[in-house]
Amino acid sequence: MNIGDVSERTGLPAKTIRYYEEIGLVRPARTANGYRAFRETDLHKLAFLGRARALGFPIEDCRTLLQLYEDETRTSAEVKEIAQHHLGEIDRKIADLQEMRGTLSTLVEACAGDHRPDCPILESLGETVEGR
Amino acid sequence: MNIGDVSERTGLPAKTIRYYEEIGLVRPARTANGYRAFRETDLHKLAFLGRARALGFPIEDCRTLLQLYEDETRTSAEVKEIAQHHLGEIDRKIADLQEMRGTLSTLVEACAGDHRPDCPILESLGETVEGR
DNA sequence: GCTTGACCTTCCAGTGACTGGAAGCCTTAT
DNA sequence: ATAAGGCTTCCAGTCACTGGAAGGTCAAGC
Repeated sequence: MNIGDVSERTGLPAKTIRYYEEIGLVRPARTANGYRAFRETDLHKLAFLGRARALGFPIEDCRTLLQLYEDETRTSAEVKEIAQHHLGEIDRKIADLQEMRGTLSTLVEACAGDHRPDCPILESLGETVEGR
Repeated sequence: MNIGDVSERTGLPAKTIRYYEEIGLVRPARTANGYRAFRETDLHKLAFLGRARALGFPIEDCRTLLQLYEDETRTSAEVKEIAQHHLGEIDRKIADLQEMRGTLSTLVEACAGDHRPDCPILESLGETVEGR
């Protein structure tokens, strides 16, 4: 199977698949003309990677997860730990964004959004801290 | 004022301040020995940038916001539009993360996390789509 | 047999917003 | 005189791709 078919079937851009090969996540065979020749196992791996990435796992986590997936002597504890750590990161990011959202939405609501220059958003950003 | 003092007073790393100069967000004077000489206005700008960045505005938005801040003929509508757009981005990111969080936390809860290899997380990632 | 178009290949550069580190100059205190 | 600490520039690396150029390959149609 050529890269175009794999791209279509996995939903990953061809560029991304080449990149994954470059960093050693997949090792497709090559045909005589130099084209990558993907087998079903490669396709399966790439689909796995696509789903792991869609859950936001960093590439190195994906690499580890893939190794664990293929390792029959793994323990689910190893997998769970990675996932829990990642869940923590997600929670941290959500909290950060919600904090930003809170501040920003208050400011946006307070801003008239008209032709005048007065703007609580800029006032807040330009605020001089009181006291020396 | 030298970069170290500015760093301390704005909370921005010196590296970041130099980077902001490089991309033209601030233009500190220089003393005879080549050191950056920051004035109060520079400090004020950098503090503004620090707060805008803390709200997650991309650098180019920060640049525009700073220009508007210094432009007496601005309208609050211009500012509000940038802020609203950014708020939309934040909401999108939160939604993405919450979606990931939902899937992932379900999987984590379903995973025993013990010494056995059976793992719903890996099973889900490796899932083969049914049908040909 | 030739052309056309759709594939495929590699390689290089750019993204965003820094961050780390090396090599070297300047200042201040001892 | 020297040592510590601060400052300078410049280059490379981060993360996970993405865009684009230049060129090879293949299948279909004439």
